[in-house]
Amino acid sequence: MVRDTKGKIIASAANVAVTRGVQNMTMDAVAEEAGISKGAVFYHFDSKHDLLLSMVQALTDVTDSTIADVQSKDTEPGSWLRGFLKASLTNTTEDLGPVGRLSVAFLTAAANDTSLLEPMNRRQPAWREAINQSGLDPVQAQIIRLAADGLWINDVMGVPVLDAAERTAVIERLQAMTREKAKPDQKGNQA
Amino acid sequence: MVRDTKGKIIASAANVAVTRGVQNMTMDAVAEEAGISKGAVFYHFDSKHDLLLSMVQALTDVTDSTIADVQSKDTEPGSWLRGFLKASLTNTTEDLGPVGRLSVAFLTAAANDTSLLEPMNRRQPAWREAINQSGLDPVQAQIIRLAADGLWINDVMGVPVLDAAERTAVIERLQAMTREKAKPDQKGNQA
DNA sequence: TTTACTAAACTGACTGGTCAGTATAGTTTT
DNA sequence: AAAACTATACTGACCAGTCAGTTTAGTAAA
Repeated sequence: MVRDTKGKIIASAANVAVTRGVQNMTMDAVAEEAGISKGAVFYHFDSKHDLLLSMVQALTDVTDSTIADVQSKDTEPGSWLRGFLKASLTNTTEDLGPVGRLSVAFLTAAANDTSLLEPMNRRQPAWREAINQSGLDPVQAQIIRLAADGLWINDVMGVPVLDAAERTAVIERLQAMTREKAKPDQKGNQA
Repeated sequence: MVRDTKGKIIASAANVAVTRGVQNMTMDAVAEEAGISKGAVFYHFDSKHDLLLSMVQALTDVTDSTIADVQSKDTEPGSWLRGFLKASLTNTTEDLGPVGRLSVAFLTAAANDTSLLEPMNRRQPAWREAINQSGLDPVQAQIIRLAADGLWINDVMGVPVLDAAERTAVIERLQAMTREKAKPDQKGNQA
């Protein structure tokens, strides 16, 4: 691939989804945004379904590589979760970064057809494993991950769940929680 | 309203979204599902946009009334969050209940047009207030809510984040967390 | 007489997908 | 070195199908 047109199309599609709204993410709009013809888009992707699938794949790839990046410099317990937090929260509500743009595409995919989430679903067993092996109490670790998901989805949808101060406090607390070692028995319900 | 046709249409629309897929939630399909004519659907709703808006409104109404129901029998600190947890988690992954169906519609709305989330966005300040006044440490309270959101969205999308045992453990832990009073200083980062 | 519909035909705009043909760069043949 | 050929990348016009929304004419009940 001399000129990475495929990558450009994916980025353009994500961009259209954010700027013009997901309902306007037509193949024509994607082509226009990428500065190529519609035919060229179909040259690279068999169908819109195929494009959407690639976008979801791109999101999981970005997430995985962010985590790997963090873990290459942080081998303490909980590093996987710190990577996951970083990947989920790189986007502020306005002015979404590349990950945020892809996230919107992810939502699109989910809404249009759940089967498009295959690339994401395929990563779940590995992620669950990573979370359970993170060195933290597994239940607490899952909760951290779910809270990150919750914050992320609300961001992507533009639902104002938290104000700026609350947001900062929540993120700091989640980060602090990734540094709490497993406590053998806190409330009497440890298996 | 002698025969609650409006309600029936909303329920039917949610049903179509779940059973036939969101992309097939056409006005014709909704009418057919409700067992009425397309004209009747347009008699009650000015447009599809209007119907979607009503579906999101219905979801927030169901959530609010579930919370109110729980709080009428539970006045301990954290009762709001226990109500919210109940509202979010009434649905198992398969076999969605009414709330789960509406949730899918919510996703649809979000994906098609963020402005459709207005009814949901309007409730956020009140929910934030309720969380902050819940009697728990506010940051922890927000995290519980976000984790519930995270579990909910993954359920709705059908992403297998947790296996059955993990799921049970996480829900129990979240419920336990709603009973933990605010600890003045646990880790040294309380304002 | 107003409210709440049914039934069915129709329109107008949009959108995913197709396809014949063109451009470019590199490779083999003569 | 020129000619012939190949693979890849892309253009741009076109189309068949879909769907929200409209219209019309009529029915049933309170």
